[in-house]
Amino acid sequence: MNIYDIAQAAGVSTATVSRVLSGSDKVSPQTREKVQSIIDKNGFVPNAFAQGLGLGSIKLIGLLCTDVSDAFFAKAVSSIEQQLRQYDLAAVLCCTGEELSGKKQSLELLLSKKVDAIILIGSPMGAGNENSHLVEAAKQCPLIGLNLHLDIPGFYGVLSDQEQAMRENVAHLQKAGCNKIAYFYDGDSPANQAKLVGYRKAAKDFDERLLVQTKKDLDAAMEAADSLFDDCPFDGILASEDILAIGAYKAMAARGLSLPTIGFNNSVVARCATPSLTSMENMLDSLCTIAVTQLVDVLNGKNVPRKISIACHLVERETFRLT
Amino acid sequence: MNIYDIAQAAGVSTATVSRVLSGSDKVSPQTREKVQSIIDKNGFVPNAFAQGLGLGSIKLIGLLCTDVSDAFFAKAVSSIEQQLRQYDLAAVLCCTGEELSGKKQSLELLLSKKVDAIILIGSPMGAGNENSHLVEAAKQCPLIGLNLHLDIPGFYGVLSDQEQAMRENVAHLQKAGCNKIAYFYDGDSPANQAKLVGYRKAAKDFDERLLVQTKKDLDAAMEAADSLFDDCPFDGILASEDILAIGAYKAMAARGLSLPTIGFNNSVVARCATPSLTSMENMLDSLCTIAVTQLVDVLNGKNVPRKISIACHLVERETFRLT
DNA sequence: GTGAAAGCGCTAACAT
DNA sequence: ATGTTAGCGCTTTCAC
Repeated sequence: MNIYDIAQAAGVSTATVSRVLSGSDKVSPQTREKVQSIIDKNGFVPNAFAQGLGLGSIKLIGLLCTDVSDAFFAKAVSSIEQQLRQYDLAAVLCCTGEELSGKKQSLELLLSKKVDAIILIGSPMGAGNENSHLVEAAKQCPLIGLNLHLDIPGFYGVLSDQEQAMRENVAHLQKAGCNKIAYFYDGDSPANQAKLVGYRKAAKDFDERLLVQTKKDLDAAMEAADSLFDDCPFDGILASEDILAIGAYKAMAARGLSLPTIGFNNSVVARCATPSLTSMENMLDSLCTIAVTQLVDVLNGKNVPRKISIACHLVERETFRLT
Repeated sequence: MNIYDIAQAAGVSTATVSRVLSGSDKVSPQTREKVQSIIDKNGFVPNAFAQGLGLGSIKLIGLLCTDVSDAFFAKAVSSIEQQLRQYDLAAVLCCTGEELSGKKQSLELLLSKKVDAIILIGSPMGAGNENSHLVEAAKQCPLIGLNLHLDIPGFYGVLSDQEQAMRENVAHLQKAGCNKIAYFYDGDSPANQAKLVGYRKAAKDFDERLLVQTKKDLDAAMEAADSLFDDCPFDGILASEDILAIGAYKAMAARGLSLPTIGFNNSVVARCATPSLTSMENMLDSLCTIAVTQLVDVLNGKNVPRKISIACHLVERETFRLT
């Protein structure tokens, strides 16, 4: 069943069928109705490949993230996919892993499928110095960074202001009397670097041992907190990720301590933890909405800002109260 | 840059370039090398649309789930996507929501993109009686159900045996002396129905009030547990989902009670909870691996079983120990 | 082993 | 308002 069959059955040319399909107004109502009825009756759906071949677009957007099983990225993917649908765009998802080779391979895959644009979800997608593959990709289609910005032509970043957020976290804990605030983080992605800068700027004088890097894993965080405390006791807990904060808190709770603790991302686990975790809301939903809007605007050739930054805010729960 | 350019630069015909591209053995080593070098030098990637037009396939697999921001589905998507990559297949993801209209729309979208097959992730994708859209879809491409099976031609199901798993949960709690086991569940998807059947079969005589349906949400579970306990006190907790078990446990903990509790799915939150939650492992990874294997076999025209079922097993943590 | 050419299904410029 | 037709880029028979 193709456009020729429909044309023949309706006694018109393929051009007319194509016009009906695309909703062109240069078709008489009678003709339109007749053609449409035949299309409907046969359940005809135009072949996307053929359309793509001619138009150079198949209305597919690539989504790249290191790992969708991570709650933060999963929420982002979910939100973005929903937004895209409103513009009649579908999402091709690739989970790249942390390795550069995986990232390159996924990028190739998306490019070979001729996606109309690619959204890089999460700062880890831009980690490392070797970004030449992104420079090349950006020449072929627009790149949108979610919580990531790179200074590359064709790259558009939408981020939450994590440096500022972490400065606030430190200030909050300090106001509560903490002056030895442990900070647990899980990697050196651009976002984590920004958070670290925030900590450093706000904490001013502090023992470097208070900064500890660990795997993004509950047990790892518990162990890290435990050994840190032996080495260099602390009186407050911050983290780049909720799960690290929970781990550290748990380790201290096991020692009978209940330290002021603030997580980051305000993910589901923050509410599940006992006591529930105060956490910095990263405004993921807004980020996603704006990212898709940007994308659509770029695709439509509008002139859009290269970088958009939005503010986070604290969600108070049991592990720390402002007042 | 297309196949003609390459052919011209290499002084051969497009047919030869095509053969090199597809790794045909009917090309002399010298010619192959020459063509390949030009392909590499120019970073030429064949146009997927044109390939698709001719071959009728663009090596795209549709992934359908109600919501990737759900941890269970997110893990599944992540795992499947990774598996698919090994077969050089890409994943188009659509989150449908719970509504039938959303499911139909997403299905249409995938079909219009000419995906080679569709994986329905999670039992909710088959909820409800109206499955005519799936019957139609199955005529166009193979449908694989993950934790879902429907008796439709062209449908292949891969599931964990949740009825049996829930029977075991009940038996465990009974052995620990519980005889009024509350069961919290969050909907009537086929999977939840199977679990409920498992509970009923194993619990035999029990107060119907012990079965309570609630939203898949921590607070909702807490409230549900609280009011149930007032109405009909219980001495053990089971649930269709970890988060419900955690909510119920929390509510009881607030009353100073520490009831034997077993969750379901063995998700991240089970470990984050305090005390950590004993939970039934749903074998998601195996499910995904097998599903993709099935898919590839079907695509290759092999004769595969219509339904595969695998056993779950308990992961013991603090809220309940077997011995 | 290699080339010529038809064909995959659709769109859009051009003609009527 | 409608029809004709030339591509879009690749694969694949069929000759040689």
